[in-house]
Amino acid sequence: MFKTVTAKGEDTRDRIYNAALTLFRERGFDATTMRDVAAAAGMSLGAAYHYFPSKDAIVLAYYDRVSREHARRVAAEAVPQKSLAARLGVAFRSKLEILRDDRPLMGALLRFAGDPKHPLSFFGPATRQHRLESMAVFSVAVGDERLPDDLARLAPAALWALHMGLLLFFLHDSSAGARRTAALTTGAIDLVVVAFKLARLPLLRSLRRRVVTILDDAKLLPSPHDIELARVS
Amino acid sequence: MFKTVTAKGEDTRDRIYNAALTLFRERGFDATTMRDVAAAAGMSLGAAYHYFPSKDAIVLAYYDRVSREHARRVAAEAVPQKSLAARLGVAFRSKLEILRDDRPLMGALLRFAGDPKHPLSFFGPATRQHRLESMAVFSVAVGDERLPDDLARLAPAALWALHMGLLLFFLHDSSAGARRTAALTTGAIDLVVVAFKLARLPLLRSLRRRVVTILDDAKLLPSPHDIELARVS
DNA sequence: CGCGTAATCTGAACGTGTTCAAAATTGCCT
DNA sequence: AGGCAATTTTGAACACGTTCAGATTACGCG
Repeated sequence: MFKTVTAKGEDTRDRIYNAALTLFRERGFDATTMRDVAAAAGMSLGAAYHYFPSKDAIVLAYYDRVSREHARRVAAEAVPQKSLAARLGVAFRSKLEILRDDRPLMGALLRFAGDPKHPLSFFGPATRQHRLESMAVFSVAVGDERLPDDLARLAPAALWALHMGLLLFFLHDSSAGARRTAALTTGAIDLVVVAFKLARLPLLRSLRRRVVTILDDAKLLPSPHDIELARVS
Repeated sequence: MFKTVTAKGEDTRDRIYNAALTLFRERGFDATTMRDVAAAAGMSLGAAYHYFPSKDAIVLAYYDRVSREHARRVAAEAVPQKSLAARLGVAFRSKLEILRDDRPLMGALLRFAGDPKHPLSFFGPATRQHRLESMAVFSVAVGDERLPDDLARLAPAALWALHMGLLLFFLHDSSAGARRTAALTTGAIDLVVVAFKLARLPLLRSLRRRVVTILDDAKLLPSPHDIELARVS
């Protein structure tokens, strides 16, 4: 993504990243200055900026790793599960586990959510690929459930949105061990399974189609092709 | 809220607020410095900080006015409407109209959404009263629809959440005249009306109860008492 | 009117994220 | 090995949000 070409450069980049993550976890994101990071990585301030264009870009690099780890765990642990509930359980819970000790860091990323132009906005065009990849992960978790076309179309985006909501809740969850997030997750999975069952009823076909049409017009639904592409890369 | 006691102080506070809002709209929030604001208000930098503890606090003051205006319009225009759809239409659309030209400003407020401790976080404890008041507005919009208890309990929080989602979409909507937001809003209202109808079915009573229990355990639902209190103030 | 207290206002200073011109280093080609 | 270009690294500088000690002004009271 950035101009680290040599092996040495790659190594330096890692040193900065690791120093930064350690400090972020120890003191928090805001209390850690780029000068601290550079010093901990044993280099000057300017050098750090050669590898990361901004302080936030380090958090983005972190989130990239989180996403890859999430995809890996879902592929390894969710796919073998027989029931939809179990697969969704892995999909949601593994993400929470990965992020368990880094909630404040995630919160820092949310800063740009309100600025469509910002390259780090969770919802902006610049992060479209990230979103598609995340949706593709949930599509994997849905697996080969027999679903009506429209519902299959809806599922990845809906589960992605639900997972964003759960993350937001997790960020603000002050209960011991994030007990409340765990409970909410379990409840949400149950409801999703029920909702999928209900939505399958032919009686609700026209409603399903309306939902899909509305979300499609809003460009909130990726095409199956987009999801397919995001699955490999 | 802050220590403006004299009439003169109140006046100065307004001058700062107006200068700030004008500049925010002209140049954007980030491109406007507090030095600009102070200069435009005809005073020193430090004086501005006497009235607003931070740059963001000015945006919060703006959002306070937005909320009051929203409550006013819903009381005046939604309450007389005969149908639920019409009342919800006023509730959603008036908010969007009020914010029409200030989307970037709203985006700036979203910055703190990820930090539970921040006094300006949309979801933190510090803004609980704001949330309750906003939910109370939606409760007014629901009006005296005959709803099962659990559904009535759910409605304000659910509509508030939906409205937050619509705002987020609005922020990122680049279509001409925010056409897509308007369409999504119409679609969402239709779906809410249908959902309310369906949810009323006795067949779905146990599902309703499960939803309420889950959200209650997560402390996501305000008590009717909370809503009642927030309605007056 | 004069005094004292509280409110208002000033301007310099601090720490921060970020930029940049230039220096040092590295790796490659002959 | 030598030189050259790209990469890496430096450190100073900038602009910004915020803080604060103190100056100035307004206000109520004897």
